[in-house]
Amino acid sequence: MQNNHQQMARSKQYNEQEVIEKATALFWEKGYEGTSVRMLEKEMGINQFSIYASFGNKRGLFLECIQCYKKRLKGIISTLEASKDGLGGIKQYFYDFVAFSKENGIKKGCLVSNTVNELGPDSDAQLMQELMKFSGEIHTLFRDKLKQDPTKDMETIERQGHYLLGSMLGLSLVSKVFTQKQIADYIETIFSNL
Amino acid sequence: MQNNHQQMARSKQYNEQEVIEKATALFWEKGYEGTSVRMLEKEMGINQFSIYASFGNKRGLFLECIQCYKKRLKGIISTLEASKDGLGGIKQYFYDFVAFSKENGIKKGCLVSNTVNELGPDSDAQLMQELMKFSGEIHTLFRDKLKQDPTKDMETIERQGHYLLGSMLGLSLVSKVFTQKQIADYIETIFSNL
DNA sequence: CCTTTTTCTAAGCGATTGCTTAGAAAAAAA
DNA sequence: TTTTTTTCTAAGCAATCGCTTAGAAAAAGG
Repeated sequence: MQNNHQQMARSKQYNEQEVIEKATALFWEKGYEGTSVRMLEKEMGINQFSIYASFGNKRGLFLECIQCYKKRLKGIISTLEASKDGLGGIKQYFYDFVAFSKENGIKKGCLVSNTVNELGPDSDAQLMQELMKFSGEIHTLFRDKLKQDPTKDMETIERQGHYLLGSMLGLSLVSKVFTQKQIADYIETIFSNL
Repeated sequence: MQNNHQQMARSKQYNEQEVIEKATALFWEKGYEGTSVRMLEKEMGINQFSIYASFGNKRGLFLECIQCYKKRLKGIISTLEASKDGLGGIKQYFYDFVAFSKENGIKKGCLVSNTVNELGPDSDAQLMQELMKFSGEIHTLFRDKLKQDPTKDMETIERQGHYLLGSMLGLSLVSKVFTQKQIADYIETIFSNL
């Protein structure tokens, strides 16, 4: 969706990255099906024509929003990547995510797991593949951090990796419906075991 | 939606409980918004008129389906209620739920947590209250089982209760997207040190 | 300036949404 | 059987869905 044409006449009155960020916030809060193109118009501040000209269709826009979501998550992911604290780093990531997923008092959970849960694993293949790629990256990251503990054997890392990824999926829902104290209980106990 | 009238003319050609069960299966698989009244017609085998005559509207039918879902879950809940094995009983409940949530190879998760995740906690108040009542009952059940262990103090029961309820929410998603081995890793680690 | 090329506004497309209704069909009561 | 009352079929309601399009507006190149 770039402007590689020889000649450019009228220029766009909006910045694509900016409108993607606004769309991301809306999808994140309302879900994929729960967000209509009319709602996107208003939130992004541009006409339907411009949406379709820039992103092809609703699905195309959403795929861009997934990328945007990844970028916004990059901050706390980088913190985890840089951590040398093993499980302590992952625990901090859990707490960081809770703060990240809350905006103006609205608890939005994780856009990726929200979408997997909404559309189900047997829907749109390309879209689901993109979402699975993302959770795969988180999984790998968790396993790398577990490996920082030399006392853990390969089998333990495998098992605890699945446990942590599953707990992270749970955190998406938990962060939406639990109180702060309940969330803390949930996270603290997750890591009290390992 | 009962027949309390003085005089009854033509009798219904369908059994309400039977069509509710068929509707439950559809809502469970497709989600609330993802299930249209046209789809319900075909699955339930009755006309739209009959749906609205018996249940008022789509939401009314869905509320009945929540009750139906509870009844179907009653089997494994009773097993847990009867258990004197404390945490062992809860762990068995987790495994029972995974089997319960899978039908004809379709992994459907938990209808209640699916709906909470889909509609969000700030939507339809009455509906959400019904769903929260359900998870409250599960929460109470978990705490009762934790109390079977006399070595656990009140604070521990509170904390582990939130942990187990959160882990159960996670299991709903995990059961949809993980392999059997990954699910086992997830469940086993949850209970490895409590 | 004028021409070209693109973006914009606004209307409208067919399909689907939840829901309603008129009238035929059927079964219980008289 | 006839009347009464309800359930059924099937059509249709306004609203919304994702998406398209005709034509006006605007900006760059000549």
